[in-house]
Amino acid sequence: MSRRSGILEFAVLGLLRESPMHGYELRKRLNTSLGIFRAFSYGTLYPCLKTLVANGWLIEEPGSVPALPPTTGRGVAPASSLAGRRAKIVYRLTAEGKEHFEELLSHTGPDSWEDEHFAARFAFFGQTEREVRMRVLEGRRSRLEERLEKMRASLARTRERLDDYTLELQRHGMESVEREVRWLNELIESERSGRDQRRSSPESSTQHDTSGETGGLPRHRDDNSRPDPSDDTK
Amino acid sequence: MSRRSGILEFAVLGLLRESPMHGYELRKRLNTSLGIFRAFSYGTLYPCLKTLVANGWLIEEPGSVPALPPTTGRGVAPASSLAGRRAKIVYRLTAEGKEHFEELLSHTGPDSWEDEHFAARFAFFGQTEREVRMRVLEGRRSRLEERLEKMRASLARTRERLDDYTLELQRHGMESVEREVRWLNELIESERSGRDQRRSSPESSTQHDTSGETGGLPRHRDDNSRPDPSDDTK
DNA sequence: GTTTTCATGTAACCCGTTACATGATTCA
DNA sequence: TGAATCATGTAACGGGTTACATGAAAAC
Repeated sequence: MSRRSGILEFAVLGLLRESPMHGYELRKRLNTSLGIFRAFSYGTLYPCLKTLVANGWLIEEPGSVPALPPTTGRGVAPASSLAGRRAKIVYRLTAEGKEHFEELLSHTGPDSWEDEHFAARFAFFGQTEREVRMRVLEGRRSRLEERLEKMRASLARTRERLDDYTLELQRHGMESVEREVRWLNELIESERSGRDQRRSSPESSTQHDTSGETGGLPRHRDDNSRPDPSDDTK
Repeated sequence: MSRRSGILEFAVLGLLRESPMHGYELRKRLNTSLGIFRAFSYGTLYPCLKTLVANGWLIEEPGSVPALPPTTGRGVAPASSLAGRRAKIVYRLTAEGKEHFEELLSHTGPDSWEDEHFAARFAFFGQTEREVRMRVLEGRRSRLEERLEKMRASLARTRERLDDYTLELQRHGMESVEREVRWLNELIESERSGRDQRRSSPESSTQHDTSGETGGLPRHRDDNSRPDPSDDTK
């Protein structure tokens, strides 16, 4: 069954659930569309796709193929074949794949609170049931509070022995964590007061709105927009 | 020579520069004392120490040896441990090790701006020359600004197609980066105006807490300084 | 018609963890 | 005396990157 590590598998299934895509595009979405996601390399992505296919969660479909009869039954063109033409491979979620993703969506474990895992979960909150969303948010929060505890303790223990820079680094680190806790508090609050709004399909999803001062997702400010051709990481 | 990757090697040398230690203690310092440092496992640390020894940067010394009936002195009080902790192998920086560390300290490359690398560099700013500190801070800042550019662009491109949660995730991510940029601005500013203060001794200089509202540690009701049995990560 | 970008893949390696094995010392 | 903690190590594996190899389509 291959324990292909959660995050990538999860994100791939989640993205393909929205619409079929080929690997190259998938990777770009991984980098940009989702919030925190680091750039997975092709060396990671393609093998992963293969595994998911092997598990029956995805199927490969020919994308735009040129003409000429594909004499062989698809899959991988044999190396020795002349004119081995390779086209885009579009990956589509199977029924089993969809089912599997739903399962992943509704399951929460201690992993779900860790940084990257959490970001991935959050990115798919749109398809997540509210109850699960709450569990994840609260799990994350107590994870962070735990972390804060330790930082505070360690800081108290060692304060005098540290130079200004180390101290400042720790201070800044703690402040960041505290900020995220406050963010989570807002989110949890607005989950509590908002109404259900489960399973937002591509259509308008902007409506788990006000029910208090922080109703809906807390409104924040906007920013400028420019075309800007840059995209890849680094 | 073995290209043992920067971070751990750097941190170990840096910590041992301050005082000799054995592996176990070293690991704890790695987890707690330094700001951001994730917990390296022994499986990483010990082999690394071996390599550093092989490179001639460290030497192994016997810690306080099993106490022969401790009626008499044998007054080797182990370095920097409270009470009479005893250790098996104490690692001490050699002259070459020290030299090597200084070299690492003064060298900056594009790696130095990345998250973990940066944190490690910052943690040893106390021993870093001011010029280098500036380079690192500014490098980090422009790295983050680059990142912001991309986030903004990607956000502008895809705004409508994303659901509220994804949007919120991106917003929060950007805000965090922006915050760090402001932090760096403050630090750079105070580097500019402060006087040299290389090799910081206990005296307080460089009070970079001129930041008005957020200055210094937010006075949380801290110091529940229980002895605290828990220490390991996770 | 050449360069760029899109697109897919693989093999070698790197950094680090997990799980295990071992033993000494402190404390109840 | 036995449990908890301190202390050191290693083999197997995991998840990911880099560098490479290939080829088609689009842009110039």
